[in-house]
Amino acid sequence: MVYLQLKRKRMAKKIKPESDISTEEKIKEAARIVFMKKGFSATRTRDIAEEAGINLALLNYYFRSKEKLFELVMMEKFQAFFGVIFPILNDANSTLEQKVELIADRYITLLTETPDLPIFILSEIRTNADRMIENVRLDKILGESQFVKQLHARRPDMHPVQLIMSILGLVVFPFIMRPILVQSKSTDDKMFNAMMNERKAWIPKWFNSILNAR
Amino acid sequence: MVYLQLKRKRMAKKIKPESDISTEEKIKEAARIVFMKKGFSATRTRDIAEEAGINLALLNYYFRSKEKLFELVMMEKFQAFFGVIFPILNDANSTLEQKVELIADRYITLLTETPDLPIFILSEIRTNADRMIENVRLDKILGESQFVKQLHARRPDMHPVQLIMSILGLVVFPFIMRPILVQSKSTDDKMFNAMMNERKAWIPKWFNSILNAR
DNA sequence: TAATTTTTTAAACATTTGATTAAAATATCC
DNA sequence: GGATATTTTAATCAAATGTTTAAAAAATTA
Repeated sequence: MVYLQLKRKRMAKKIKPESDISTEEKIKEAARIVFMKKGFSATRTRDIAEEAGINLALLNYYFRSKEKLFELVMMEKFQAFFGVIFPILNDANSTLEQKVELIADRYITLLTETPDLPIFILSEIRTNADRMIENVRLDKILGESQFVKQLHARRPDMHPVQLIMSILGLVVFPFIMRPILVQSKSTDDKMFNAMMNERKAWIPKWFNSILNAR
Repeated sequence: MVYLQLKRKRMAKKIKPESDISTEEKIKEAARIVFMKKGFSATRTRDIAEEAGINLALLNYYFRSKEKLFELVMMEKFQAFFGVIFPILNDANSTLEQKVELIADRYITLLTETPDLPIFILSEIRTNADRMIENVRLDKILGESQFVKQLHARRPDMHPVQLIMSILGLVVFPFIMRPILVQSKSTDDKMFNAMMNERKAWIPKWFNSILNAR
């Protein structure tokens, strides 16, 4: 009975979208915040309820279980993380250099807004690969991409994955290091963001050097 | 009473080191394995007991609590992770290029043996900064290091942290990506390790290009 | 070998935690 | 405005989980 209401509610949305922020959305937003910060296992449903300012039971009323709610958030974040890069990789009209510029720019912009995104996704994949979206056929997506073809044309002597790891390392790794840097007072938020902004310009240059290195 | 035995045991070791593998060491080793794989929160003391093949109560008998046992493991892993790099950074007799070669070589060797190390450390720092070793004065250690001085001498126009993030990104990030690559069949273990081995030679070259990029 | 100490075990405890229930409050519909 | 449906609440449940206990087993000592 209860869970039928989910469907009903969802259908109702099309007709009459909730005026202001709905309970459902409050919970989802709280889940985003808490799950991202603590990961699945360290998060208690009560944390989410408190963050959302709602009664604990409403979490199960709207989302059935902690697991289901997590899957929802993970799906979203996964989409955000990979959604940025896939379209760029497949663009047939841009050069290799342009793709790298775009990746650096878009990713750094995204991650400056949500710096916890990489650690969240990467550590959840490690902790519980089963709970993860199984069929990211990264091999297919990458293998058939324009980007890989262009990389291979430029450097047939190197495995494209080598170069992809390098560019992602340059772009993403700083955000993974960030907690250490900030905690150890090596940087503060403002300085870190400024550096990341600088990297938007540096990384394409660096990657170009890497492409030409012998 | 019970915990005094800890001391007694430890003292006894000096005189008569346990012949074969002691219960204490069995638990510690199991804790290393399980904590590394699942992180603190997702690990149950029962998991560790099972992995060690010992009675659950022995965990508390020897290590007082899950938390204490975790701290022990974390300290070790932290040491392993940072212990590799710090001596290299401070060597007054090696050039910048030599330091980079050493870092790439030593880190890739270490991480090939324990590929989960970076995700473990970095995600635990995120999840629970309090439970972490607070006083890694990374700012002091880095700031006063030979490496930073050499970086600054070579490229006074760039913040040394920019360059450190880059080299660590090139070295460490592949190991953080590894679960995704392996799960998505983009690589297998053997191929991944082969690529990491190649990187020992490539990264110094790449970093040199980065140092010269304008 | 008897006494004592140390280690191990099975059982239980106290809390935490994800989830459910039944009733109350609120909104919607005719 | 009254009936019905939906949402919210407080209380509770059952299972999981970190930890403790008390007794048994094993090792050590004298």
